[in-house]
Amino acid sequence: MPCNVKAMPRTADPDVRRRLVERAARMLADREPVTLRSLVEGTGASTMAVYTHFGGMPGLWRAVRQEGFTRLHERLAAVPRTADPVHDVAALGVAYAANALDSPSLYRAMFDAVAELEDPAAADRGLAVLVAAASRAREEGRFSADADPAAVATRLWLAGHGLLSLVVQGVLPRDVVPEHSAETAVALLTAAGDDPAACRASVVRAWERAGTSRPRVRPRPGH
Amino acid sequence: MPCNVKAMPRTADPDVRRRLVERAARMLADREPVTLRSLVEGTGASTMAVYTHFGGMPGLWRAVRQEGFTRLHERLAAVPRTADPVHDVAALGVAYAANALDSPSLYRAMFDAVAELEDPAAADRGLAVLVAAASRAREEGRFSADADPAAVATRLWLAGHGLLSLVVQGVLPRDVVPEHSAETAVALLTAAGDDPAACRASVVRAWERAGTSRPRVRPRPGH
DNA sequence: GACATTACATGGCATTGCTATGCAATGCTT
DNA sequence: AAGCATTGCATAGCAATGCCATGTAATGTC
Repeated sequence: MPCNVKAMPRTADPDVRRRLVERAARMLADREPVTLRSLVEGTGASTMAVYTHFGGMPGLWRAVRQEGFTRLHERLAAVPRTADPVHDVAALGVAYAANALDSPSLYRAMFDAVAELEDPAAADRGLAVLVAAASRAREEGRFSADADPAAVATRLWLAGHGLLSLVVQGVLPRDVVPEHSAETAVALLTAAGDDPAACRASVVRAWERAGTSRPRVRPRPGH
Repeated sequence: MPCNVKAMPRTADPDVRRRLVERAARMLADREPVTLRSLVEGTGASTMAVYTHFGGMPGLWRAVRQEGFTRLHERLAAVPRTADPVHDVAALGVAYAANALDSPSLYRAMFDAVAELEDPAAADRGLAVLVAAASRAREEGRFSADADPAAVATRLWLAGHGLLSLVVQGVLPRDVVPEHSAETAVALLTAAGDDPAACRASVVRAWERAGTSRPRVRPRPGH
């Protein structure tokens, strides 16, 4: 058989895949139960569409988690770079928290089985943004020379995830996020070698800016 | 109706409640799917037992989470008190991690819907043990006077939970737990006012002791 | 000893995810 | 251009799940 290139019949997949994923994310945000039949109900598609595109509901959830990590990465990548690298590290934390609080159900779904992703590197890409900011902080002399930016970034992420996963579940109220995030960030970044006063100033500035400018409920443009 | 005291007929509930909860915890530990019928299969009981005792599967899960937090509290309360309060704080972290890693599925179940518990105070009791240790550290002069033991303890818990929830899901390997836990604890406790060198010594000692003495798989005595 | 109250066994129901089957639409081949 | 293979998907039905209506037996109270 000289050719195992497959033909591509039928409408060649318009974008029903993405529509289903986005509908699932929307239903998650609206706290509606995402079930196979309720998912395809409005779309005009049949339940089989889920199987041809995702192989089943676990595959759909994988795609939803993937979408969640993609949005997270976009949001982190959009954080502007300023002259203060420690501020930028904290600003990434602000963006991370905002992303989680804007769509809590999606955040829960993301980490419900985070070990299973279509592209496992997608989660790493988000962390890489934070690692890069931490590396810059060390290069610019804010950290001690023997500080490990990857380790510092990981610990910031771990602490932030612990906080947000509990807030998202309603165990802790949303308003504790800024203080706990800022204080933990100051502790970890100071431990990495930054000057305590300068570190606090940088971190507090990032969180203050967030509190004033970010709207309570953020509009969903084209999504 | 002068008397609304109810009669108590039938075998008066031997301990089928506890047996079901423990069987569910055991099935979780064995990674067997815990379903209504598979749960009651070996016990000789019928599916209705779950409804008379728990009102349904959500009620069973509530009871399982409750059991998880009870075991956690027992484990934390069993941590011996030494002359070094900062060491004791870290030792509580060691116990917390050991509890989670000994039964990862139970840990996942506990925080799967941690907002719904039979006795919501049970979770707080575990944290209270940590708060008490932190308070002692401040009383004995290891923290600065304006440090808030409850806030410090909460941040330690948040960071630990973030780390363990990801380890338990297989995102991070188990062997990163000691280092991340210890470093984060040192950062947070130093930020609370402890002397950096003394703090590191106390924390490292707690984690070293854990690594040498704790067996890989811990036997389950009477539980 | 009769009765009320409760624990539980039985069987069936709605919903869930899933899949076997059939049909129609598309691109490749000749 | 006609035939054909390949694929997307609609239909219908299956196994399993949680749940509940009903009936029954056991217990404490009067």
